[in-house]
Amino acid sequence: MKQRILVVEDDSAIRQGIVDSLKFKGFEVFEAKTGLQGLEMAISSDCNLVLLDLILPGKDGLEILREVRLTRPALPVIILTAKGDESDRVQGLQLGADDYVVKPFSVKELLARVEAVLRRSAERPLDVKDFEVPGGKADLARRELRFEDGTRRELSEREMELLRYLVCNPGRAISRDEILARVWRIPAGRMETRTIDMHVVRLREKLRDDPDSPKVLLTIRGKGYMFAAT
Amino acid sequence: MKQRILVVEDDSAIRQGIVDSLKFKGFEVFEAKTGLQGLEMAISSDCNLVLLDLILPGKDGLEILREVRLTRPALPVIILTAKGDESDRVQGLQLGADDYVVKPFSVKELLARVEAVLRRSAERPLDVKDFEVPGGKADLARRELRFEDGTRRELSEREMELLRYLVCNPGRAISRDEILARVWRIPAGRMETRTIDMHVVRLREKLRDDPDSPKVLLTIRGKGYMFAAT
DNA sequence: GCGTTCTTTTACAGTTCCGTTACACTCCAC
DNA sequence: GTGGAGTGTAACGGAACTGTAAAAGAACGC
Repeated sequence: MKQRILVVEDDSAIRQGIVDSLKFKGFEVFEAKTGLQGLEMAISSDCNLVLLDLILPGKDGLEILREVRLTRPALPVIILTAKGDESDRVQGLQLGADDYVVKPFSVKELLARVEAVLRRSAERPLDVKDFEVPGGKADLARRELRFEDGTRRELSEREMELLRYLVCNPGRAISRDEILARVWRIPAGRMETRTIDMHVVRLREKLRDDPDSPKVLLTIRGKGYMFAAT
Repeated sequence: MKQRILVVEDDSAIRQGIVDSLKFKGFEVFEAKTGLQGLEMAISSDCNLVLLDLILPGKDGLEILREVRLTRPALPVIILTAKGDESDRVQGLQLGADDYVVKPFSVKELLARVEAVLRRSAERPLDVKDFEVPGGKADLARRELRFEDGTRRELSEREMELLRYLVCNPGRAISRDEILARVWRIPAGRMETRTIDMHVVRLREKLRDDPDSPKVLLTIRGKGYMFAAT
């Protein structure tokens, strides 16, 4: 099966060069010219790797990276930087970039790094950080909640993703539209059904959150759901 | 879904240039020639972003910005300034402008800033500050009042907006017409019903304000309502 | 295939919001 | 005190929103 790579780069000459060489190597390639576009494609297309220019019009590449990590924490990312930007590079790696390539780079070097990162990521299916929930913590790898009293509850994939997204945005009401876009990854979707609500019901139950007056996953009427900060 | 942008600029040549390039980029565009008109449109139209010239006939751009913030605290605003006006720029940012562009500017630069600001505001739909009320404070995100004794009372969206508007104008009697225009956002509305009064009743109750001799939300007979200055 | 588990849809009940109406009451000028 | 304008508030009802059971559909492993 073809690996899918997303290239986010505003300079069309450079982008074209990268795209061509990747296609020549047998990858399926998506292109984005802006940070905004790149972010959306990284979330909605199921690419396996992102090549991300840090200097982009509109939105900074590091910001893109940060946001992509919210929805796809394990998506491999290689950042492209100009020679000088050492601090950006460091920041990028801290944000979970898997590697970086300094411009100008040779096609050969780029391809080598791409393949190296893909190989590595294949062996490491998930290195996502676990996170805390009130009274316990969430274990991403096992997909379960572990409470301090030792009890455990399994979560389904979707439940885990929804919970993680809410927990990563504490204190902010998340609209159903945003949840659809970022967790379900269906971009413009109209909300007709109660799918999200059902997942919240189940999450509350597993989190032992009283549905009649929830303390963890709050309902903000007319706005959406919110993970209660602290 | 199209983003809606309001352009407030008196110079028709400049305004037309901006409007055209925004439309070309697929935005829906509203225009205002004067500050007053701009203020009304910013409040009553549901635009997502305002481009605001600071030098306007009639009413100063900074004044407009201040008033817009009362009703729509999170509405993204980019201010347009002439080269020299550094102090205006600083003041604008202090008033909560999201970015500024110095005239003369290139279309490309303007568009880049517009997209950056829209993007930022989409992910951070609310960074509005909570505010104090006697005996406690108002938590915007949770939409509740938290009193110093630890008790909480939930507010509806409208109640919160009304309270915020009154609190932001302490010591000034606000007429029902102004409340309708700025909180209900219905421009011309005649007052036929007791809707506003009912909301005040409910607010007083939640604020624990004695309706027989209110200390927090005062009735100014013949004028309107007033939040008692500290 | 077949059962199991997860996810989505449907349907409906319950809740909340909020504008309206009706009426009592207050204030004030006369 | 009288009358009228202004205000307080109980009560109602429609609309919008949310919670949840149950059924239907998908995905997966065996």
